[in-house]
Amino acid sequence: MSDTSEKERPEKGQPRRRQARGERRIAQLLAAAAQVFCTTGYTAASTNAIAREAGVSPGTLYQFFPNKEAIAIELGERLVHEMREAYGEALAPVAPATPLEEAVGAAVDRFMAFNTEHPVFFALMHGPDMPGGITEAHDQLHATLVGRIEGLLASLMPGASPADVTRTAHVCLGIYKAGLELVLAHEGAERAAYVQEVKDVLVRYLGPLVGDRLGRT
Amino acid sequence: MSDTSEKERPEKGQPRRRQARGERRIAQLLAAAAQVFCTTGYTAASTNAIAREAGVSPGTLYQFFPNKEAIAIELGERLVHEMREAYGEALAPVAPATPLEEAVGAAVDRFMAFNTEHPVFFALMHGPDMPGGITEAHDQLHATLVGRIEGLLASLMPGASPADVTRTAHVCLGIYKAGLELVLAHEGAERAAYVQEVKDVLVRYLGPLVGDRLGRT
DNA sequence: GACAAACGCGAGTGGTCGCTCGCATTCTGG
DNA sequence: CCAGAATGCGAGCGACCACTCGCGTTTGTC
Repeated sequence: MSDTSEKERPEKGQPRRRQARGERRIAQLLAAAAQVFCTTGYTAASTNAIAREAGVSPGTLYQFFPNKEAIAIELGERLVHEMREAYGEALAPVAPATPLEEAVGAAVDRFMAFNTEHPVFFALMHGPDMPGGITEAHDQLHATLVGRIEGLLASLMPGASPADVTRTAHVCLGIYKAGLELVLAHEGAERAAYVQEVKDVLVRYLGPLVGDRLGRT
Repeated sequence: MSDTSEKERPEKGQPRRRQARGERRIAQLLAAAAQVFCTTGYTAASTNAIAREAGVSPGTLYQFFPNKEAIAIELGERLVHEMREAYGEALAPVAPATPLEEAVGAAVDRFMAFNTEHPVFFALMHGPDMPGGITEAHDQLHATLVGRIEGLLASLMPGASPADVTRTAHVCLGIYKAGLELVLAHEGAERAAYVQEVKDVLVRYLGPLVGDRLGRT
């Protein structure tokens, strides 16, 4: 019943005990993969290129990842884990008296900060060339985000049908993703201006829907 | 000096006289390529798969196209040609007294009709996995569209700086592309509802910018 | 009908890529 | 210090893919 004491995974056939060196190599390889995925996309990225970027041999790469897809999966999982922390704070606490502009502005700022800090995320989610496993994970995350937005909108749009709320949530996310693409394509002041545009689009889109509740006076 | 009489292209080394059969095969191959590109994307699409879809041999395909990229290029050029006709009418004539809602609604309807009729277009423009030549053509078209929208906005936003107009045009196009993705992902009534949402987003976004000029009373 | 050119085929070629294998090196527990 | 495991290597294997080549068939022209 009780294991020895160290980290063990009785569920998997091979627990694959790692040394500290191994964990370092994994982080190194994931960073290299992020770099390569960002510049060339997933399909065009070769495992040999990732290994070269990390400064190791192809064989070493396959010591830690069973195949190319697993690299992207693991990278995605770590990003989602990081994101859940940032987004839990970004979307969950919708104070009842918060003006719409503030709520949208804060959420957009948090999302934009995360995405500009981890451009791989956009590359992985946006590519239409992902194999099954990644698309699956992406859809799951997408559904989670839409659910969160639905939760916020439901309290703002009391008279709307569930289908309307869902549709509105999808539109909001679509607007954000389109804005993100524009934001990532610019730098400095221009980038900040585009961030403001995204906020404006969302506020003006949602303003009439939420009625007088949280809209502008 | 004088050529025989038939159609000849002195500019190119090989005029490559075509028979009617050849033109038919080209159309057939482009249709097959559109189908395959739509389902698998450009990079994942194999030339052998395109030839199989068209019911011909790989050798026959290469009788009419020098390489895989040329297929996408030619397909893109024909689509752009078709689009220019539809879009010339969709964007050019901005009647001075047209309400904003009508102008946006008409433009969105035309664009959506074209894109739902030719889903390949979205697949080719949206993929981040295209080789140089296609990206180049895409950027050119993108710039053309932005220029058109800028022209429309310039007359609606007299007080705005050129940079503001350009940014607004990019945002409009981004909104449209995001909406297109949502529209293509749904069918029937849901699709129509999303089309309406796109119009609403654009009208509410542009409304405050154009002032009292063409906005709602 | 005869000649040439366009068309059509499909096995084959060179190259790339994901991934493996055998072996050397480094770490860890006893 | 010494088995044994984890780590590291890089040449190489099999598969796939864009593309070619030689040869047979159809079509247009005189």
